[in-house]
Amino acid sequence: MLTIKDIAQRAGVAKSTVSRVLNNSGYVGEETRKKVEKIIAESNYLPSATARSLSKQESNTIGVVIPEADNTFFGEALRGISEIVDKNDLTMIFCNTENNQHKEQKALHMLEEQRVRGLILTPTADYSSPTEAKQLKRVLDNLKVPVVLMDRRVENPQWDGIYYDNFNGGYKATEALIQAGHKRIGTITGDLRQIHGRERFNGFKQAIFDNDFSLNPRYVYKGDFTTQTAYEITKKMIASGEMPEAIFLSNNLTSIGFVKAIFEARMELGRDICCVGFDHVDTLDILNVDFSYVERDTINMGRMAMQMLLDRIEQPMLPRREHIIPAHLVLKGSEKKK
Amino acid sequence: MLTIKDIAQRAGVAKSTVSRVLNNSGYVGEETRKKVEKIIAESNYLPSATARSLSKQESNTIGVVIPEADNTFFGEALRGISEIVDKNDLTMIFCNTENNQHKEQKALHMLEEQRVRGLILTPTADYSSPTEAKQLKRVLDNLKVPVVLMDRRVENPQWDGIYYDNFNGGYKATEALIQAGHKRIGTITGDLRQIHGRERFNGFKQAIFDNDFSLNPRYVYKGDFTTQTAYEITKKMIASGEMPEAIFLSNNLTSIGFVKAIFEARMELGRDICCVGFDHVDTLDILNVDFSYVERDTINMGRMAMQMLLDRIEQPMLPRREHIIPAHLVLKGSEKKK
DNA sequence: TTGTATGCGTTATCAT
DNA sequence: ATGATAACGCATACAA
Repeated sequence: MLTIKDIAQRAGVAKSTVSRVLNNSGYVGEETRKKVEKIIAESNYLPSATARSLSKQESNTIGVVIPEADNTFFGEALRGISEIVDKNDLTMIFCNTENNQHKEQKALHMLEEQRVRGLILTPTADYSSPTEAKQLKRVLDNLKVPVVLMDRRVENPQWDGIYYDNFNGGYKATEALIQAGHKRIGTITGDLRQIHGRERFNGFKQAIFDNDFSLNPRYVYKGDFTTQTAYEITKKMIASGEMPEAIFLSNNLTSIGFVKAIFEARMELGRDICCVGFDHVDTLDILNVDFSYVERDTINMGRMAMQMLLDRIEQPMLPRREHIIPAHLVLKGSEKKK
Repeated sequence: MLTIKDIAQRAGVAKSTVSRVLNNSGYVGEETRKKVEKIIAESNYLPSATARSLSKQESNTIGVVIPEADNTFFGEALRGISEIVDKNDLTMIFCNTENNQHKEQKALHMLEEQRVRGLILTPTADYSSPTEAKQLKRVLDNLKVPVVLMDRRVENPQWDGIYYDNFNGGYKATEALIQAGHKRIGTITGDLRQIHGRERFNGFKQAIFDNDFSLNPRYVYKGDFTTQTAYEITKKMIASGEMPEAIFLSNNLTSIGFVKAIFEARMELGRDICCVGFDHVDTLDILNVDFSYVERDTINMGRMAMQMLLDRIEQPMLPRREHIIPAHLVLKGSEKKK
């Protein structure tokens, strides 16, 4: 592999001159510049980022730690992050934790070894309790680089963060059902141990209360964000003969399980039961099901997360910021009786 | 940030001793080892990967260049790669090219600057022509690190690669339709400028010929791997009143567009028309549509790609290898008349 | 068993 | 305007 020394020799100048050419720093005569540039181009020389980082005592690398690389939601976030990373000529080290705390710890250590400039993190789902949040804090504090939390908030975060407004998402979805004239309104919740599960459920409850409805516990079905559970819950719901008029579904997988059971029972959305979901389900487009949902622009969330990180890197003294992306309702018709 | 020097001072030993402790290399007395380890743990010291790489003249970093981070297919591949990367304590630099050749070039340069140990690459879709393949070759050759091509083969590749057996996928899918007793068999092709589009189509044709059928050009619909195009093609097909009995769909998006149009026309799979697709479409599970398809285990493809890269890194003289993952047919019923 | 010295490929400071 | 040299944090060959 070629080094700056080789280039210097071939050009008949000193290493420092080559360095000045490479970085457009300091004075360098027009003649020599041309000569050096020519040699560099001819020999396909590319300076070592490693040596550069060591010398400059700072890297152009940022870390991204995500729990589910194969989930479209995070895939889109990744795409958004990547856009901004490229635009700023940075390098991204990627880690997939598979929602495993141990893997997350390992990733964080590795990123510290790599001396990353900053870090975007969506913590493992298991940090919802205060004790676990403390554990995360210990690790992140030791690693003294800017951090932006993405999508999953922990209790009392000390870091910048970007989140969706889960509470208002649940609220607005429920409100839409109420405004459509329904009285007996239910929900299949997400995993309530997770903070966004709780927040969406709280939004649901608040909308119920604010409209002087009372919460009917019979219509609160405890789900866990998975298709399978939602499917089984819905089947039981149907079998029991005691269904709500309308229902709020806590995430895309829940929607899928729910709709599957509804269709199997030969029921129809907007006739036999109404609903609003959380997140778009493109699958339902195939069926031309007019499915109402809370929309999230995830690519943009990724972009914003990365931009926040850049801001923080450039201005370390900035006050802590949390960006809450407003919930946006897309009503297609499934929320009301035809 | 702490350095090895700080640790050495605190422990009252030389830097080299600390280094030996860190790397379990050379002799070091039991006493001193304990002492040094204690200091290291107490002070949360983590050695700089940058300095280490520079000194050892080799990095533990590999590059992954992918065209569509927000496509589940690549998300799963990423997950598989990541698994093996973690298991071997490597670091992964990730780049998303968005199928843009220019971005790909930039990514490759960056990875060379980073002195990555090896590289997994799914080239941009535009490299199907020989001239463009040459262009890629120039760049990759200059960058003298092991390369594994993933999923997309280029003409006359000089590198290791892992691909699905697109030809046999198309062949087997078509054969299944023939064996189900169909005569008038068609296909919505993928983008035929892309190699996997051509391969799947070639498999289709070969199956037709091998069974003494003749190819009816009327039933060959030129698609482009997108939902929208497949949807429009299918609508026209239906409107024309001249439909094949059975059809091979070249990828998951094509399947979605096709099914959407079929459903809109109130037609039923396995009654009004039969089909076999390429790749699973989970959406169809909702509808309990018994959809037959060519299955691909993408997570595993990622794992294997990374393993191939490791093998190549460890044994640079290994003969060039191409791993072709066999096509696996999953027949659920949509291929034959009920 | 431990310490000293050199080098890895850059940047940056200081002479010239 | 250019060159010599030290420094970055670590590994390693060699000396002790």
